[in-house]
Amino acid sequence: MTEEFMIGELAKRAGCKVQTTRYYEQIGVMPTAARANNNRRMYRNSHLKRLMFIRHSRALGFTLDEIRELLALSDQPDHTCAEVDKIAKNNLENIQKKIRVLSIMEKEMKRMIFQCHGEKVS
Amino acid sequence: MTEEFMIGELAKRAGCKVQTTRYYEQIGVMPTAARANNNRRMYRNSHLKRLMFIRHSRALGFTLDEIRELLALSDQPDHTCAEVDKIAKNNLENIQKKIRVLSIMEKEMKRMIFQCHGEKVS
DNA sequence: TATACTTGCTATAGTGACTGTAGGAGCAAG
DNA sequence: CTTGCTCCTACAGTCACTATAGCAAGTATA
Repeated sequence: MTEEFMIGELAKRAGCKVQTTRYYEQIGVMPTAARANNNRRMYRNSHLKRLMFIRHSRALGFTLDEIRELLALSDQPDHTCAEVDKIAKNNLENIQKKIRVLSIMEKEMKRMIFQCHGEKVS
Repeated sequence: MTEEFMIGELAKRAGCKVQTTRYYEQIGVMPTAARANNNRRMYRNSHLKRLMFIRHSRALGFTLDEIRELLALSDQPDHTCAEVDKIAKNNLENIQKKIRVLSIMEKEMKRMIFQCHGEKVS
């Protein structure tokens, strides 16, 4: 019972636009979808997972090229360990830097909220 | 001794392109810079701080409109507390969501690096 | 001092990642 | 059988840059 669904449902579940999904297929970060008899694209859960990963990554400021690389890590097990290690370490650093900056912003927002309850804005 | 410098130096210190800086002035997220006699834009440290904040925020996936809002929080102390509170709380949630997703990616990268030393890729 | 190099200026075109619209087909409900 | 919804392709528009052209001003070298 591998559930199948159309592009509208896929986009809705991933929280993005139908056109965005088609665009991702066009540029190759999403696979070319299998078509039903009526020429409509059909998807399963694996596609949804991939699309959600792409959307999350985009929201975090990764470019589609960076995402392509991240996806390649899990897509092609025919990478050498050295390659995977290098890419993953690179990405790990990138990710940790983002977390550090966000943590600073988090603190700043908390300060603003706290200060505002104390009746000063500044 | 408020140090002044030109756009090239500003962009270099902020780690972005000269054109990007001019673009930010054009759309109003950076102030219209004071000009020297030779018509060249002059900047000081406050500009650098602002530009770096914009660049960091962009790298974390905030849109320029979101950044405009974040900057407004510190720019205009003539906000009501309720406004500041609402915007800050909204942003805090947004930021914390980003941190959560990045933490998951961080774990995944660490897993890959670890696994790779154990000689399997998958 | 003349020449070349670098950096600045404006204006405009091109790119990456979408987003919207036009024009048409398929299907389900009334 | 028509109204409404979702799908299709193709293409134009938007946001956030990024590159290029063409020119002026400042700096370094012959």
